[in-house]
Amino acid sequence: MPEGNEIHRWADRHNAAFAGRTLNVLPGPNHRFHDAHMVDGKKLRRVIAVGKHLGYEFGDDLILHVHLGRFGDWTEGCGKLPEPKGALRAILQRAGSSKTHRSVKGQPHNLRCQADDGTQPFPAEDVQWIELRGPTDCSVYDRAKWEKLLERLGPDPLGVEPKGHDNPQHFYDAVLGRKTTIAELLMDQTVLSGIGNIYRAELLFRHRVNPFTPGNEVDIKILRAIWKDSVPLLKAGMVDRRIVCTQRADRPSRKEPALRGEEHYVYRRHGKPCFLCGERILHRDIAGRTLYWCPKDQNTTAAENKRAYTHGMSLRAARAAEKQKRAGIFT
DNA sequence: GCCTTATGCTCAC
DNA sequence: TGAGCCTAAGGCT
Repeated sequence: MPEGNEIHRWADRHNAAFAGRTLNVLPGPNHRFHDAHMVDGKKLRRVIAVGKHLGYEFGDDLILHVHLGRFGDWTEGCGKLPEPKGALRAILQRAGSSKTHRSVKGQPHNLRCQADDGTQPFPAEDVQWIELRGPTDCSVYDRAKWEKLLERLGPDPLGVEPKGHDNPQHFYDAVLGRKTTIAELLMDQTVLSGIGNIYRAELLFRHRVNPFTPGNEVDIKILRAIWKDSVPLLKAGMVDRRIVCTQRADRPSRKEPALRGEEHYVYRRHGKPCFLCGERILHRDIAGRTLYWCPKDQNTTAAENKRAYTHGMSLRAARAAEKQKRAGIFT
């Protein structure tokens, strides 16, 4: 369930573990990874990350595209391969490593690359296999298809590869030229890539932006500030496998690292008081995703706040109520 | 054990 | 705009 920060972290680790090595690429038992044979036994040149997309380059026209979607995740290890399960989709393994694998004493074979306390259980260079579960896509692209995908993606705050994705100008132009709300534009991967629902909500709060502002009414200075802020924010990425967006001085505990419940200013904090002004955080569904905001700090209007779900209401109840309300308008 | 939710995205209508 | 796809964790009964 990653945003761009984690995708780039996986790319770094998988490069360290596998770039320049010959890999065995195995489909899972559910046989849904139809392209495995195309890259099995080939040497991996490098791993590329752009936005939320990963490309494992085995050749000019052999790029294994992986998109984790909302549920996908990697597990990695240096010991025995995990037991096959129905959900398993793909395994990339150093060729011959099944004969030479070593188990890590005292650690489960499927230990994640980063333990809950933030420590690295073993260096990326020692990783011998990675296992992919539940991705939206895991298929081999040729060069043309890969390039077409990259062309479609907006600039990436962590982007260096390929050329152009580190230039924010397209982000500014795309926002300023549209009437769509800034909240929706930040989630649009053709406008800006790598940003998901957490960073969307948190960036808007950090810059005190009304999420319902049409793109063409947003100050260019705000856009520049959001871009500038997003780079270190995504680089800081995850602490203990949590995305942390609050500054220490703003947290009730003033503690570092952030305590549970203090990682975000607004994301999933609906009904709770804003850390800065004490006003209750609001939420509502925007284009199928839940948006969170502080009505006071982000200066939303009474009409906009009125459309928020009732405090404490479950998402299901809120969506049902909204649907019923909409239906009522037309009857 | 069941229900709900979640850091995405595509496609059909 | 809504349905559909995919997995796992946490809260509830």
